[in-house]
Amino acid sequence: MTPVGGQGSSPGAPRAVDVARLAGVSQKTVSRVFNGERYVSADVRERVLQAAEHLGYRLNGAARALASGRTRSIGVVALGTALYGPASLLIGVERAARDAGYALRVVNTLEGDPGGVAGAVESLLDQGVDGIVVSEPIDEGSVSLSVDIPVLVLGAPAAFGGPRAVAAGVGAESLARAATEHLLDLGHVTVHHLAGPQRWFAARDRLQGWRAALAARDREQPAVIEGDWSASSGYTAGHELAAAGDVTAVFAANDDMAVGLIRALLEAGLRVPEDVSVVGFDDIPVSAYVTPPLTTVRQPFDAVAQEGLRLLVQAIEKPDAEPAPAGDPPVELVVRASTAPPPTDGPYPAAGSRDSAHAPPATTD
Amino acid sequence: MTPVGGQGSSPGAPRAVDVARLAGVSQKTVSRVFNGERYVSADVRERVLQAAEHLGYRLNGAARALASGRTRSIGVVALGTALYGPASLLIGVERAARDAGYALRVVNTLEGDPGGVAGAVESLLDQGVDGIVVSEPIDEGSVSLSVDIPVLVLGAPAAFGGPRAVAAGVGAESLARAATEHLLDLGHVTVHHLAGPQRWFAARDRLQGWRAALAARDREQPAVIEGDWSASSGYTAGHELAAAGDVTAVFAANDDMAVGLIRALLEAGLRVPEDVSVVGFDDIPVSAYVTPPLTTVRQPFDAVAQEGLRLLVQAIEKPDAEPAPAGDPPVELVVRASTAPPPTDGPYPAAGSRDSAHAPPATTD
DNA sequence: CGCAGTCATGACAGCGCAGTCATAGAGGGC
DNA sequence: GCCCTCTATGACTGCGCTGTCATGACTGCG
Repeated sequence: MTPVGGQGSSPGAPRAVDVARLAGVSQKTVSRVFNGERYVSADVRERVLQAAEHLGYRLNGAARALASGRTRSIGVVALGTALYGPASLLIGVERAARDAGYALRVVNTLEGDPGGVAGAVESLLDQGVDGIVVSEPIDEGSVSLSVDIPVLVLGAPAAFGGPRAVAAGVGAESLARAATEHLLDLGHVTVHHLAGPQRWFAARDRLQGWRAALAARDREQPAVIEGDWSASSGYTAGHELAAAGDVTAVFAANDDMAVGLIRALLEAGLRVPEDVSVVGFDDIPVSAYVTPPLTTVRQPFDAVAQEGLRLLVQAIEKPDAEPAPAGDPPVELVVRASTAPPPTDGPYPAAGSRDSAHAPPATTD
Repeated sequence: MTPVGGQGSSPGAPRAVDVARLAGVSQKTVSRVFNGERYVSADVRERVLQAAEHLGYRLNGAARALASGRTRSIGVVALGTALYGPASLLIGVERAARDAGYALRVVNTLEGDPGGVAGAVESLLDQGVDGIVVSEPIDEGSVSLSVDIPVLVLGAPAAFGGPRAVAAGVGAESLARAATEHLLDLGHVTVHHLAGPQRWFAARDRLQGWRAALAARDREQPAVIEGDWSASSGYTAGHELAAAGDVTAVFAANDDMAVGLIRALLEAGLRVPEDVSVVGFDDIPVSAYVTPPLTTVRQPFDAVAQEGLRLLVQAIEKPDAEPAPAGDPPVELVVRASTAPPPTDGPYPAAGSRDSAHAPPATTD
C-alpha cells in the first residue's frame, strides 16, 4: 500500500528536502537553520524559514532522534494519584522541562503494583528518553534502579535512582521540624505525629523531622500513628487520639489527614485549637478555608522541580560536569487558626463548652 | 562503557541485527517477533527472545516511528493546575493510553497564556503524536483547532477540537442539574449558583445544568456569582451572598469554592446547613471530612477517560469506522451534611443559636 | 501426482533527518 | 601576493527499523 509518511500526520507531509528545493538550498542547510547552527547567512536563513512556513514544514522528531541519538524528551515516573503534592510536582517538572527544550513523557506507577517504578522506568527506556525523573517514589524494597541514562529523584535519596542519579528534595525534614517546633514553641509539652505511609520516602522524612524536633528538646516521643494520606485515615486516627486522652498537639503528615483528624476531634467533643492544636503539611488550596483554617507548611514544589530539572538537564548535556547539589529551599510555615497554646486547665474541659469553635479565627493568609 | 542502554544513550546499544545474528535469523525476523506478527515459528520466536534478553535489546522507538510513520504515542494538552478534576482526568487518560499500548506526552497550557491550547497542540505536533487529547480546554475565542490527526476533547464540545474530533464528557450538565434538584427537592424555593470561570466549558456546563433545573420548575434564577475555582473566590462570594440576605441554598461549581463559601457563611453567623444549604461539585477527597461534610456530586473521571480514549484509539487505528458516541455516565450525587431543608422560621435566626453546627452529621460514604 | 494455497523466512530499500568531510570564497597579517 | 583562517554551503552517508516482495517448504485436495 501507500507508505505512510510524516510522523503520524498526513503521508504527504513536507520534508526538509522539499523546503530545500523551494528555498534553493541543500537539505543540510535546512537542517542547519532549524537547529540554529552557526554559519548560515541571514539571507539564506530567511529564505528557508519562508519556504518552510509556506509548505507548513515541521521537523520530523523521529528522524531527528534516530539520526542524532537524542530524543529531547524526558520521562517522568509519577504516582497515579491526584494528591496535591505529586500533582503539583508534575506540573512544575513539565514547565521546567519545556523551558529547557525537552518534551515530557509520563508514566504512572499504579499504586500497589509490584515493581511499579522499575516497570515504569522500563517502559520509558523503551520509548527512548534522554533522562528520567522519578517523582516521590515509594520504597518497594528494590535497592535502586540501574539505568545508564541520567536520573533525577524527587523526594527521595539520590541513591534510589542508582549510582549516578541526582536528587532534589522539598526539604521535607526541615519543614516537618519547623511544624513540630511551632507547636512546641506554643507551649505544648510534646507533639503527636500522624504519619504518612512509611513506604513513602516523603512520609519518612516528615517522621524524621518530627523526631528531630522532639529529640532536640528532650521531649517524649509519643507512639506514631500511620495513615495513608487520606482524610479518611486521618479521621480514624483522630478518633484514636481523642480516646487516648492526653493529646494537645498533633502534627499530621499532610493536610488531607489533618482535615480528617480535625473532624474526628470535633466529633469527639474536642475543640481545635483550644483543646488540641493541629498542624498539617502541604498547604493545599482549601487549607485556608476549612474550619478552623489550618496551620500548615508549604512545600516549594516549583522551586524543587526547577532546580531538579536543571540538574538533570545538566547531567544529560554535560555528563562530565560536577552536579552542584541543590540547596535546600526555604522553610515556609503558614500559621492559621488550628494551632494555639495548650489548654491551661487540662486538655479535657467539661463537655458542653464548645461554643467558640466556630468563632471566626484570624486567617493569616 | 556500561552495558544496558536506552536509545538516546549509549551508542553501543544492541540493535535488532545483533539479536538476529545471535539467534541465527535475519533482522527482519527479529522485527517480526517484537511486533507480534504472524508467521514466526515458536522455535524461532523463542530463540530471538532469548538472544534479545541476553543482549539487553530493546526496540528503538525513533527508528520504528520513522519507518512506520506512527509514534504510538498520544499527546495530552492539560492545564497546568493541580485541581482535583483535571489531575484525575490526566491519570485516567494515562492509564487508558497505556492499556491501549500508547505512550503519553504531556504539555501544559499555562493559564492566561494567549493561544495556550493552540500552542500546546503545535508543540505536540512537532513532537509527533498519533492523536491528541485536549483535556478541559478553556474557550479562548479560537473557534476550533485544525489538526489533521485524531483529536479527543474532554469536557468540551467536540467541535472545539476541529471537524473530525471526538469528545467525551463527564456529563457535567446533568450532574449540575441533579445537584440543583437535590436542593429544590429539600424544599428550597430557589438555588443560587456560584459558578466557575465562564471561559471554561466545564463551568458553562454546570451553569447550564443549574439553569435547566430551575427552569424546569419555573423557579427564579438568582444572579450568578462567578468564581475562579479557588476556595478563596468562594470565600469572597460567600460574604457577598451572606450580605444579600435571602439565600437558603447555593450550588457551587466545585468543592474548593464550596469550602470557601461555607467558611464565609459561618463567619457571617449563618449555619450550614440549618440556615443555608451548600452543594459542591467534584467530591474531592477532603469533602467528606470538612465541617460540615459536604454534599457534592462525583464526576466519573475514570470512566470518561477510558471511554474517550477508546474513541481516540479507534479514530487512530480505524479512521473509517463510525465513532460510536460515548453514552453519558451515570449521575452520582453524594449526600452529606451540608444540605438540609430550608429554615422554617426564615433564613436569618437570632444570633447565638449556632450550637448544632458541630453535631456529627451523618456522613453517607 | 500436480497445483494452489498457507506458513515461515530473508533480501532489500527506504523513512527524514544530522554528522562528517569536502569545497570555495572572504578576509587578514606580513 | 601568499598563506592561513574563518565563514558558508553542499554531497554523501547511515541512524535502526518496517514495508514490500521474493523464495522455499510444506500442506491438502481433486
